[in-house]
Amino acid sequence: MEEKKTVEQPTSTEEKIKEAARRVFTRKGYAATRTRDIAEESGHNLALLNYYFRSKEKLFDIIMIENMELFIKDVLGIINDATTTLEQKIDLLIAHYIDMLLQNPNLPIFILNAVNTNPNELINKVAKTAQLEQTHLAKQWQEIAASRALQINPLHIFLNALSMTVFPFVASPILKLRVGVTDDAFTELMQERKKLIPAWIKSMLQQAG
Amino acid sequence: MEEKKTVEQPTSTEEKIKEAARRVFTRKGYAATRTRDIAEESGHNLALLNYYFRSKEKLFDIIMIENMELFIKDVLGIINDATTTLEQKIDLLIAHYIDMLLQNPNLPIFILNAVNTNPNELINKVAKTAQLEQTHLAKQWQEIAASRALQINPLHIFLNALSMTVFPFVASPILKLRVGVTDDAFTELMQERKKLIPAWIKSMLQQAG
DNA sequence: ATTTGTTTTAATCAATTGATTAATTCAAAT
DNA sequence: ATTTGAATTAATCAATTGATTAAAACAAAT
Repeated sequence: MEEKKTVEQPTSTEEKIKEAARRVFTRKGYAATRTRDIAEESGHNLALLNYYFRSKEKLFDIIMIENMELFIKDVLGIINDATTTLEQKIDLLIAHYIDMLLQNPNLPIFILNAVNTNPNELINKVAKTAQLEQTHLAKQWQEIAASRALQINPLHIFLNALSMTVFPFVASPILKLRVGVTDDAFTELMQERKKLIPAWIKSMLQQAG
Repeated sequence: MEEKKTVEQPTSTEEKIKEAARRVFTRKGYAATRTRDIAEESGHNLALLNYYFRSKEKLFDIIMIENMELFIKDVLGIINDATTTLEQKIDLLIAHYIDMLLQNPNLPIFILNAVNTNPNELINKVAKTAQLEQTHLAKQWQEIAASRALQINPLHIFLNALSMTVFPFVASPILKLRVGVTDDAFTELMQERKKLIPAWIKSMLQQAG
């Protein structure tokens, strides 16, 4: 009904609830999260959640959109930089994502989960997430696809980069509990992959040409 | 209290409920699934779910374990075959998983989700899932790791194979809704990957040697 | 036909959960 | 000091949800 014209202090109650919601939602997903979990995690009364965000769903939407934005933040700068080569962009993108995901390790499972259960409605909400088609990276990509008459669908290479970078984070509980990889070993592994994945990807581009 | 000694017809009510549960649980996960959803999907009364399976959680455990077994079924035969080379095993494993996942496309998100939210309890339940350490594949793997003094942790290669095979299935909603890949195109893409992924993996083994 | 044990149903329960309400505290403006 | 509006709390609501119960339908054996 009425709009809140709250002045946003950096650590306002509203902000604290939102951050609590981000932690709980990102860890447990929408359905498994109780509004009371969020209230408790935030250290505030349950009613404040509805006071500031109207409903669980509206709060979730905010978190989801912000999480999505986390995924493309800083990336547009890299892929639209006209001064870097395609190979440099690959290096930068992989390194950026590994660093970002090491700090937000359950972001991937959150997003994949949301995308797999909400499909349509969700994608519409985040439709604004920039057109990747006309970026500098896309142009360079098409150039290389044209110059070396690629034997394979370039989507394969893109998929491989995404897979090798992101999948380890969603599979990490398996690595940690079944394969005996410690937290530190996992971080070390991912640091190594910052150099390895670009090398593998470039090698695939060679082979495919 | 008392044990049910039901004679299992192939399409018994119990079986129908279990299959309905498998569909709903695998599609929506544990928390988002209502027992009434399962009852409705199965075409039976809600009370029958508790009659046959005692509780939602027990039913879920059954589905989860069976889904886990789907993941290693047929695979033990491949990795313990003393007559095939390591490279042949790679070919067979990738092809098998792609075929299996094409028929159970939301198995990966189900398992990853379960593993990411239940971590400990779950792994214990499925602890019996065979020791991968002393298989024929593992021996061949160690041999190659020893012969070519590998520059990198062999876990990287394993992770890459898993990533490139499984990740596309959890990312498929993104491919379909954002990248414009149709269902048929996705299947075609995965069919191509049956040949491509083994080639990439072998190339990585070369480079690393 | 009757009995016996299993399967199925309709109705209901108790607990949980998202949300609201009414009252209270607090802070700033007057 | 009083007023005003925002922030916060405790209590409560209504709907949902997992589970149970008691009765009914069914099938097989006697």
